[in-house]
Amino acid sequence: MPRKPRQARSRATVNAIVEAGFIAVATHGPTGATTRQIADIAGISVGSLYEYFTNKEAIFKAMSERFVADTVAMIQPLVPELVRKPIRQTILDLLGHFRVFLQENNELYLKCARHAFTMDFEEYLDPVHKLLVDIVMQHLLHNPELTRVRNIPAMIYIFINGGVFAVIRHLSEDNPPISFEALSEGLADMVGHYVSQELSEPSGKITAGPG
Amino acid sequence: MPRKPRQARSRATVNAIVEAGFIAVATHGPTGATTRQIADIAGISVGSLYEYFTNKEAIFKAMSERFVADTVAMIQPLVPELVRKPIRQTILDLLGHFRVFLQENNELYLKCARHAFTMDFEEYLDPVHKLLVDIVMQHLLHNPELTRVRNIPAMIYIFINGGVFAVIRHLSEDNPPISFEALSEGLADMVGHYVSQELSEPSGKITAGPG
DNA sequence: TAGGATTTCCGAATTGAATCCGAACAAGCA
DNA sequence: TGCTTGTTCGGATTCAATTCGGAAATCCTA
Repeated sequence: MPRKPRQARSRATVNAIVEAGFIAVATHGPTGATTRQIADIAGISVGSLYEYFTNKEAIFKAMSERFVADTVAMIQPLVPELVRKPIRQTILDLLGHFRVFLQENNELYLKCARHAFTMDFEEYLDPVHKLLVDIVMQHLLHNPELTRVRNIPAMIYIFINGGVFAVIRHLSEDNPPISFEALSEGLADMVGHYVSQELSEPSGKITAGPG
Repeated sequence: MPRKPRQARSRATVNAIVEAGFIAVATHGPTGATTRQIADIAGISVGSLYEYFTNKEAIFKAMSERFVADTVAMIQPLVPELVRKPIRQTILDLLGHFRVFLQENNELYLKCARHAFTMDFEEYLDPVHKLLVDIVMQHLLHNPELTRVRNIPAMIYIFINGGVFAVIRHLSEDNPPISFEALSEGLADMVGHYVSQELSEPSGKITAGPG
């Protein structure tokens, strides 16, 4: 049974384990990363590792939470500025910052995010989802006419689950078939055009009914 | 060193191993699936498994190739019909068929696709990419005015890497925040609106230049 | 269709990583 | 300082991955 750290010393240990986890996974992938490696990098023994984590997966879980928290913390301060810009620019900025974030520390996070599914990152994406919803909501406040755009929740869903992973995959590719700029402008235009088109359509448009 | 099967018997064995792989991964995930399980499900012994596959990862690789080949084989016959329809409908149809495909056999493929990154499915997506490009090209032949749409390669990239994974994730969720219909219509509208908007813009539009 | 060559299959043995556990060490406190 | 609780350690155990030396099936040819 894993224990809760009480003293500063053990809290530092837990922290070191999570950070060592990122390094080990970035270097050897989630399968290749061994608990011994993680312990070595963290400068502790394997035994200590199991004091705080049930198993290797629990370390991955902590890493996921850390990653998501760091992502949110990275974006949060940008929000006030972002919500004032036109949609297209907001998205370009978001993607640009996300790229830098992923590539920091010799691509530490990027190399881990690549294996996101393995480590169930997705199950912890909720805070990111909430943040995006928040940004959209504030956008709506600044631009009330956008309220006419249909299907905003679906757009957010697609953007998070599709856009973000498209970016992660793109940055992980050795020879991507398109440039990062083409990708991010594609995403920005896709959303931007969607909104423009929605706004240019008669507001009472009815889509296929049930049945 | 893995051997090439020569007789029908061993070809059946290899096939059984790959299919057992899908079942094992669908049931226990790529980490939880053991070679013994796979061998048991395939009705052979562990030893035989290593006659044809260097290691567990090689089995995953074969599974990825099979999955991609099956996906292409599923879509291919639909192409002639798809390329005649309006874009929005083409996408809705594609996604609908893809959904059925993933959910067949008690969601066998869906449960595996969820772990796509772990098993490096992405590295084998090329045939799917080519197929989509083909569909788009044929669309262009039927609707020459679409040639004015910019950034088509980026759209395809986003659609494959974003759209497809958004769908896979959505179908894997217990309580998705939006319905599948909302998701697929969102994707269809996103592409459809993008195209409409592009066509409604003056053709010589210049985006930011280099530097 | 017997006998040897080739291919396929088998499962106990080996290897190495994940995890456990009881002893040793450090910190907090009286 | 003596006692209690928190923390660390690393050898021992367990279990999955992979190997290997034949046994069994199939093929081929006389």
